[in-house]
Amino acid sequence: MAKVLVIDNDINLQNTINDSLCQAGFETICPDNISMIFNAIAQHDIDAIVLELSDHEIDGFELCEKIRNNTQIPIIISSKLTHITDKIRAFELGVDDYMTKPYDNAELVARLKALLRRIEPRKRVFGALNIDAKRRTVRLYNQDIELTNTEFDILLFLVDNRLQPVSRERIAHTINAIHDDTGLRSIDTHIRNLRNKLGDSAKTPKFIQSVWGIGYKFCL
Amino acid sequence: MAKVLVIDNDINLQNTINDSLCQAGFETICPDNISMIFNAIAQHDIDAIVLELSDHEIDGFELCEKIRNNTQIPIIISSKLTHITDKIRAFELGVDDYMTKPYDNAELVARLKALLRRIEPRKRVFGALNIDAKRRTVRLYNQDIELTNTEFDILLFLVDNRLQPVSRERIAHTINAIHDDTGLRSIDTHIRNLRNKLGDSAKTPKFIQSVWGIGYKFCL
DNA sequence: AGTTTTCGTCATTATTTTATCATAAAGCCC
DNA sequence: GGGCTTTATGATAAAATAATGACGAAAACT
Repeated sequence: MAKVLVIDNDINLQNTINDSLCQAGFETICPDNISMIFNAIAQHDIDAIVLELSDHEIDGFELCEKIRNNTQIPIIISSKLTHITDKIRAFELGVDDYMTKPYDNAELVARLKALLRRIEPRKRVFGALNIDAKRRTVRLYNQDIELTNTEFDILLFLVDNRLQPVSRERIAHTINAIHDDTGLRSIDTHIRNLRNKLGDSAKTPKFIQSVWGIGYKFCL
Repeated sequence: MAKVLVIDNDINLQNTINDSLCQAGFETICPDNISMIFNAIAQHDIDAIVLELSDHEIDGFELCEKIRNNTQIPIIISSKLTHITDKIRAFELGVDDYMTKPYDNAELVARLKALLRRIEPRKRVFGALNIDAKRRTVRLYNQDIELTNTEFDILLFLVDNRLQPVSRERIAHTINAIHDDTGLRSIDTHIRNLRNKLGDSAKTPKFIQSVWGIGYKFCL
């Protein structure tokens, strides 16, 4: 599911928002202080930001502008400022939505979903393993893993047939239209490389299990 | 400017919305009756829909669902129904935004703009790189960069599919309707020229990354 | 028509990825 | 356990792809 960065000065409110989002299936990241925001953005693969626009401490509008200058991540403002000029100002800074406090958290969730369905790519998540088919990226424990093309294709194929053993023939077929029977052993090599990169092992497999006499299966 | 379809039972309200949108530079289309809606959608190239959700006459939710079943055009709901369940229901039907009456028309305009720039942004900003799709200009560190037409098209295409690897075939297709398989290597040359002008390099890419076996991707 | 700019092709080199082979290890069946 | 088959693994060769430099054709501009 999508990762949401929640920024709110009010720790209580931050917690309730956090709870609502988690309950709705979002993964949340709540930086302790403002200075950590850009750290969080750089480290995690944030899908959306819920930003409280408070008029105290550092200026929310300024922060908003700063974020927008560096990234295109969708932003939903949560603010007690109800005046139309504040809203307009925020929208002009590049914000995507603006909610005035108090609001029902269910509405926040609904708006977040509406926003994300406009842009979110398809993702496959298995615990610490995170596969983005569109971007062709793989993350394990929040760290990018570089796969070659065929490695990625094989992994995706295994994942999409998870728990089912797939033969080398079928694997070969998905990665390379026509293929002689000879050379199926190269699949072994790809699996080996995949396992290495995923920190997996043949003996005690976490992700890819050998199925004797058949091929391999994704076991998560 | 964008074309907006305005649907409101209240003829007076429809007119004021209409005026506000026109004043903001939008082109509006106001069908006389509900039955004309799908005609209008089919005929014009609608960019967004402002839909009044009234509980009289034909059911607004149903209409909303019907529209969504036929198109992905952004929808902003304008409704006097303030209850959270109504909002949630609308969002679940695929609506993009929901405004409760009464509201300031300026806010409607702002939200409409925010929605449209999310779908089809005119300006793309990635740190020091600044692309204006309409004016076809590129600025890097506040300095204009002269790109050829195809260079610009390729850059824009990469940017609009940012983080996703795009094949040479697809790149060739966007810049040059029909193209044989032969000659895909010319894409390499354009990428090289682009990189040169952007101060980028193949080995340590800041903007355009080679994706082995596929093509290229914009990596920001 | 002449000049400049842009575009596509080719050949070469460098790099990455994929396949093969030999051998060791593990699994299955009797 | 013994014989057989299948995998795992390491090393290495082969193949595929990308980067780069140079050049000529095509188009745009003057």
